[in-house]
Amino acid sequence: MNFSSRLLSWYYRHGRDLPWRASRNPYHVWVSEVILQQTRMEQGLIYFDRFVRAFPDVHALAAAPEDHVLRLWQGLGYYSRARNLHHAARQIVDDMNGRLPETGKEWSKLRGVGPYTAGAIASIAFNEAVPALDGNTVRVLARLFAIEESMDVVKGKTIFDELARSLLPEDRPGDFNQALMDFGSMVCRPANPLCAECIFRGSCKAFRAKAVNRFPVRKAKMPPKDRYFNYFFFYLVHPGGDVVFFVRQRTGNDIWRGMYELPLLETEWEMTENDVLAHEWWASFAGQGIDGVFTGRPFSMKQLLTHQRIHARFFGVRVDNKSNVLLSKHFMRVNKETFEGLAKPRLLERFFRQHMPRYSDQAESGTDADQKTRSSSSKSNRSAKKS
DNA sequence: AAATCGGGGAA
DNA sequence: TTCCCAGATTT
Repeated sequence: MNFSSRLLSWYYRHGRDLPWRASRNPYHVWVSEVILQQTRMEQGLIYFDRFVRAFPDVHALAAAPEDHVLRLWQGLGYYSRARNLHHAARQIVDDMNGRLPETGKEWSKLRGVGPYTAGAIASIAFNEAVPALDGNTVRVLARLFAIEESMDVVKGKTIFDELARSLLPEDRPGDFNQALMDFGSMVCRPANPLCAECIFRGSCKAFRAKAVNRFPVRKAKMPPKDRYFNYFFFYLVHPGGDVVFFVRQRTGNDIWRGMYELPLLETEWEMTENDVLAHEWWASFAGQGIDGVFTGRPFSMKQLLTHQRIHARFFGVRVDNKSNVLLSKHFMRVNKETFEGLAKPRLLERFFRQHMPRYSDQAESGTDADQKTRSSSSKSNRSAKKS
């Protein structure tokens, strides 16, 4: 029995039952593949479900505002995937008469669709005999054939691509590709692979050499960079007790593009209150309805990304009703409910979940503008009003 | 070819 | 902590 037959029989016994596998709906396959880029099945599944419910087809997706798409992507990371997916949907509707491509080559022309995703969609949804090389399949092949080259270099890509093509069956390439992925995920795992019960135990070169953990060969990663984000919670308490504050959408070639956050001062090192008061950035606000009095001490939070360590500090600043300086700097005034509906990075989501009650407390506890630290008594009536 | 883009779960 | 996940795009 050849390789693909053995793999497929394993797949039909042990493969996972996933939402887009039954129908092979090309739109569903597309969305699932993009969501699952660099993302674990368990994490992506819920997002896939919500996404296709909100946008059942390419027309619905194309018609949606980008903010809505990003909001659904919130927490998943690599947000350019959401923007690219949305952009591609508009390409399809505007330039391709709303018809999804049917070949890998055509799919590759769309934003956010690279070699892997094009191969996966073409093989799974259209039975095209092309490889879909992801982290799982590369690991399986690297071990079975003891491939010493890395996928990070052109030579390695060529080797894996040709190897995958040589193993690919003409009749059910989609099942084959998914089988390889499931096998890599469930048996030929990155750590502690189940070699003892592996159906390829007898022919696996890495296993025979007792060197399974040497494969796949990978390039060394870049060490993360430290960044210091000073966020300012400029808030206003209305007579009724409602709190409004100022936010802004991120732009430029940086993390979290298109998502919303608080006014930000990025510095080269961690800032104290006095550092902030002495900073030129602060000078553009002072005396214009902003008195420079912080509400309590700043909160510190850390957010770890693959290539960056974000050291964030949140400074609360209560402002009065006449402060238009913030609006003039293109900050947006929102209340809690409005902000909830905007896409925001996990860091900001955490801040609001953990520390927003502090300012609500202050609003409820009266109009004492001099209050600089939270009194212990305000803690007791916190939950009296909200939710 | 190298750098970037998130966040989470497992070891 | 470190690794790596159904990778793609930009530099």
